[in-house]
Amino acid sequence: MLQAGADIDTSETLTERQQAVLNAALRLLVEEGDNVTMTAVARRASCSKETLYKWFGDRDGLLTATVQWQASKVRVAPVDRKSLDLASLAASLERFASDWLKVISSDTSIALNRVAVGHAGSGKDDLGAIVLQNGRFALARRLKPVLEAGRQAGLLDFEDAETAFRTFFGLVGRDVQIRLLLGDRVELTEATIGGDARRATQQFLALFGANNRLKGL
Amino acid sequence: MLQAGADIDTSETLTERQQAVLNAALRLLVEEGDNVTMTAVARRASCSKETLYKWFGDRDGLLTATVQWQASKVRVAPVDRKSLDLASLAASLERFASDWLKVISSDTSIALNRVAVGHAGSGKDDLGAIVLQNGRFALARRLKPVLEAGRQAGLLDFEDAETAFRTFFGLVGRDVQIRLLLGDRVELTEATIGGDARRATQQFLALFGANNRLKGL
DNA sequence: CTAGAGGCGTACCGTACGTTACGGTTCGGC
DNA sequence: GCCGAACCGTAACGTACGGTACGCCTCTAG
Repeated sequence: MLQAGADIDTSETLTERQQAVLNAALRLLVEEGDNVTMTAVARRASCSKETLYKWFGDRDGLLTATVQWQASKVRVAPVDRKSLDLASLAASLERFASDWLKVISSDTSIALNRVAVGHAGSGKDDLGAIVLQNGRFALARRLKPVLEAGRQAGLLDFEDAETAFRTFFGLVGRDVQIRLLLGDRVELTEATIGGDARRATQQFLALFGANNRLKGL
Repeated sequence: MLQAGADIDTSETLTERQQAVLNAALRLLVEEGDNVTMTAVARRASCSKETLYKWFGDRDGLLTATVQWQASKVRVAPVDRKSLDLASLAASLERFASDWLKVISSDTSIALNRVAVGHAGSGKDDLGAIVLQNGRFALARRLKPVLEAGRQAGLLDFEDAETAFRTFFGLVGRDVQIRLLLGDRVELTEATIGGDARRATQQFLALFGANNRLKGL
């Protein structure tokens, strides 16, 4: 399993200038992929390489800080306290699905996941763990309470919240993320995302909604 | 969309020795990730670098050949002609799910997807397209006839085979592939794979089986 | 038996890039 | 106005690695 605490909030310890540098590094990462050079970051951020090394140690440190910096920015608003009826539950789920699809199809997410996947092979840093914590696991942490509330209210029926979440995750994401990461051009307009979110939600409710005959899966 | 014909069969044009070299490169790729060096491949394969360059052009050529070589090996047996009852349809789907989970959780698949994802950013080669063609799209090509047959036999009900396939894909894969690619240790024993395959199949049948009330999704 | 092709091992070259060092500049505190 | 710290820009260093050249061996054809 992954190290806990990989998603500590770093926005406090970073000065304004450092955040600007990390934003520059992030933009460069999106444009160039993992072959960003320290020189390029320094030039883009209008800072010296010496400063980069003083602040972030080495290249891996800079990359890690950049990923954590972006991760700290996508901290999404917790779901509104549940009003416990089917319509609002469906709306919540749909919202989660839509937000999630928007995130994974964004340029920055794709770029970050690409470098994290690339680094996951040779375990020098923990970019994979960081991305996972702030992506898939953060989503689970935010969604599970909603699922549990739905169960409490008798709207959902499942054994294990984790399993239910993973099914929802699969219904929403399907092949989108891997195709995007592998460079396939998936057309994801606002409209298709909305449609996919609704479809995934309805399918999930069909599988896990209370009072239907689909039990024991 | 992706280039067609990215999955041409290369096993004819390769000599025994070349295949051995590619196998060595593949093993090294699994062990070391994308930072395999030409020297390392040459040493592992007991051949000279000059030979590598003569045969494969450059490093990208070697990588591409390696990925295609592995891809050509996983060409799976086409499904047996469908005997058109629900049990055999379910068995087929379960088999597909199980095979697919075994593939994506294998060391070689993870390694290959990692380098392909890494290379997808800076579009020098088409590793992403190759992996996609021999992975996700090959699966679709093999599974869709089964789905269509199920529909013909009145066992399945869906509008679009592509959409149905993608849902099945999501139900089977869920978060497994991205977690593995990002370095998470997902425990995937023979038993859990079997269970997941059965669960995914039942869920899919619940959503797309004929004669149930879940229409219009 | 010889010639030549194919291939192994290794040394070598050029370059890109991570990392370090250094001189010049800005700026807050005295 | 002066000092030191922080920082910018750039030059320099070391290394790793892609790519090439070359000497030697082996094996097959004639």
